[in-house]
Amino acid sequence: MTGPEMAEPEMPHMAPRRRKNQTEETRLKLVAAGAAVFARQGLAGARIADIAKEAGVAMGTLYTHYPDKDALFAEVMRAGQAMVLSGLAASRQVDGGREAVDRAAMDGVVTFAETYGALFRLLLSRGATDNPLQREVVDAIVALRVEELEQGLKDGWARADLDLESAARCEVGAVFHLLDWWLDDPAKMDRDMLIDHLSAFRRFGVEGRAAP
Amino acid sequence: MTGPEMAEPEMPHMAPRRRKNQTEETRLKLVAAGAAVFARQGLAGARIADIAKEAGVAMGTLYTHYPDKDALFAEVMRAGQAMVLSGLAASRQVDGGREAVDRAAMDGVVTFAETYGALFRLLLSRGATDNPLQREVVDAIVALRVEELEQGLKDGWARADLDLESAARCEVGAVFHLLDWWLDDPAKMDRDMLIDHLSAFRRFGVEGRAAP
Amino acid sequence: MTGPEMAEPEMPHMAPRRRKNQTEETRLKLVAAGAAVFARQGLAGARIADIAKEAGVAMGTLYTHYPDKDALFAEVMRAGQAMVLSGLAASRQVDGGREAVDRAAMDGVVTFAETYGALFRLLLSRGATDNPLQREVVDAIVALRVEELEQGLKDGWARADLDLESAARCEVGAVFHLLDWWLDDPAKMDRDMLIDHLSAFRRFGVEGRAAP
Amino acid sequence: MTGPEMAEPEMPHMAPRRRKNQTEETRLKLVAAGAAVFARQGLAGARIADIAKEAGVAMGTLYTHYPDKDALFAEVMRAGQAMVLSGLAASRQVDGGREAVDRAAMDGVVTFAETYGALFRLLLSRGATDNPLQREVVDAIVALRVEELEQGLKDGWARADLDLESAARCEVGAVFHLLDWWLDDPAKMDRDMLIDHLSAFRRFGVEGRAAP
DNA sequence: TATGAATGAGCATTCATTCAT
DNA sequence: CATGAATGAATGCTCATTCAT
Repeated sequence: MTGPEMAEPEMPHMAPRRRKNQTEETRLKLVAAGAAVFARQGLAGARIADIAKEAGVAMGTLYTHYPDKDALFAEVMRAGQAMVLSGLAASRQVDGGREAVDRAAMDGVVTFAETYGALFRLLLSRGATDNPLQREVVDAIVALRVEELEQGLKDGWARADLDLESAARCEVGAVFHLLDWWLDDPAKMDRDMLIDHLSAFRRFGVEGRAAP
Repeated sequence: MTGPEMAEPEMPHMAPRRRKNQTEETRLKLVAAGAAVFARQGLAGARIADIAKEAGVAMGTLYTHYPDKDALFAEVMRAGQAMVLSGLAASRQVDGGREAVDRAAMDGVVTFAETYGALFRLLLSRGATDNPLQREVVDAIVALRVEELEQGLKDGWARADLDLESAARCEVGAVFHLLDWWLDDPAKMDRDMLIDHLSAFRRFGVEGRAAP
Repeated sequence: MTGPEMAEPEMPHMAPRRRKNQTEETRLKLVAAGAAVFARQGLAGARIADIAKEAGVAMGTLYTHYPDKDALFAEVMRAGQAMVLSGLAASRQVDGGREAVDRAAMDGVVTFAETYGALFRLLLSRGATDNPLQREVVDAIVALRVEELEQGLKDGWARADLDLESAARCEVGAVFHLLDWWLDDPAKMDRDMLIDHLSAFRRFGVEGRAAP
Repeated sequence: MTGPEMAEPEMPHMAPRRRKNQTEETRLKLVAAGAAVFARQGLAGARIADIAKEAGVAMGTLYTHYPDKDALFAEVMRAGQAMVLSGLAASRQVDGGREAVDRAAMDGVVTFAETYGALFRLLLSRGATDNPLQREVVDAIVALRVEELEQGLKDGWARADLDLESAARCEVGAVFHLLDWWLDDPAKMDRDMLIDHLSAFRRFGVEGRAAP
């Protein structure tokens, strides 16, 4: 009863590999692998064999968890959207003035892009081959920013002539495009400087302008 | 004007009148169809059969003009890039102050997007699944804008603290993203208002700011 | 009755009461499920997953009882053949004249078809995709009938010009086909009338015919 | 104008292999191969690779003519049904009394079975794995025979107590089953004798019986 | 024994490319 | 040049079987 075999379940850091946990682990591996491969090759270009190999499982395993390629893609998008949105939501809780909050948001976005580069591109790319799921993610982020700008109008820091949706879309496009470029070779610009540029461009685009 | 290449249409015996023009016409149809289908489905997702059907020719015809799918894609991108860049170059020749020139540029971009919606998205999308050819187009446009901003630094209308490449990329991203959204349903915003927003966002992002 | 195989259920220490019965129960469920699914989809078309679900057990369970799909199929056929043949043998024991015995045989066949519709079709179908095991069942039934017809020749009720095997095969085909059709919708004909038709057709096909 | 290359289209026995004819030829090869393989393995058991190899074409060719395996199966059944029914219809035109007509019908069925053994089994098998298309064929044949029996009632050669549909189904079942068995090894019975048995069994089953 | 996730060979289907007409 | 049926390698997906729990 007090043998070592009882100790294991008590160790929280040891991941007592129960049936359910293993299943969940496999799903996670598949989603991670899917994010990587879909980001690299797109939905049409991604090969199931590549995803399975990347996940370290057999091809058939994918189909124990998702009915088809599209379903895995949807799951990847869903999971990515949740991560991005919760990250943005968290940045709002930062202490400090508006500027600090804004910088925290940019910092969070950059961190996300650094951590999940491929997923970041997958989630936020628009244009060719776009997919309803990609629209949804961008729309959600835009909606979040529109809310902030509405507050900016009330608080007086946003330019009164702003069309909120247009402004939010421009911001999102600008931030994504710069990050997309930066991700090609992060050495080309210091991380802090990147955040500075993003914040500056964002601020100048929407904030009120003192009369000359 | 009287060179040998003019002789052919004159030949009465078989009436292959304008063999060359017919060929050119077929190529144009293929490029247009390719732009539409590549824009809709991406390079990997586009089907030769769809392109041929869209062009109104047989599948085999594509191969009498291009060696393979990638070659047609390259041709589509090359043609699109040429159109975009020449359009931007033309807008620089507009008479009037900097503001008029800027507005003309935006007008030209909007016109291009309206005319070649699918091609526009294909050319300017970046992110997931993008292709070296897509990067090249964006890079060329960015380079053009960097030149203008350099002039702006000399002329004093550009903010001195600007990182030119970053600023240009943010601009391009903002403009593309807003247009991409607008193209989904152009009825959602008046064309002139769209150009106003684009111009304003662009100006505020890079122009000098009076001290408060 | 008091042999060692009775001892097991008496063991109190772990209460594996009726281990053997549980096992047998699982096998029965598998055979019943197999009959249903094989009859519906054929050997090639039947899915192990479907059989397991129909039996209410996990897929792996099937493999603790049978080495593979073919073995379960064989078991289904073997069990079905035993049931059919013992039923026919029993009908011979019925009291009464030849007509009563024949009617009892038809009644038994109809009862079997009603009770095990799917299994009935599985056992007696021939033609496309049939399997040596299916031939075997039909052959066994035919052999039984040939014996009866031989007796009929001796007793004088069978037509002398009959080729026994041909006649038996015709009978089996006729009975199976009519029942197969009836099983689609038993409401289309009264059960007794069905037996009347079967018996009449059988009798007229083989019995002696008075000279006109 | 009068060169040998003009002669070819004139030769009706030479099958001037025009584009359309080749296409039709390929379809015929596919249907024939499909009949053989489906008959051997069933719908579920048939492998596209086997059908293609049997037809002498590449696997992809099948899909230029039929959307999928089921469609080819349907075409095979449709073509087979047409052949069987037209054969039966033709046998009705035979000169001579009812007996001659009946014998001609049986002869036609045996010929069909000999010629298209596999297709015959595919078309007429019922029971396990049956398919709506198989039902349809059998139903059509039964309907044809019911018509004849109705005539028999009017003309007085059919027993008045007959249930026409039941009788027709019994006949069809008997004939098919005997032929199915005979096809396993046609050497086991002389062809004429087979037709005799079939005709006799058929006649005794339905014809009026003189009072003893 | 029972379970059901994992496996991977096997199969149906797709689609870029070829080529006889 | 244009055509579109034919090709067959590549790919998505299935499913009988295994095995760790």
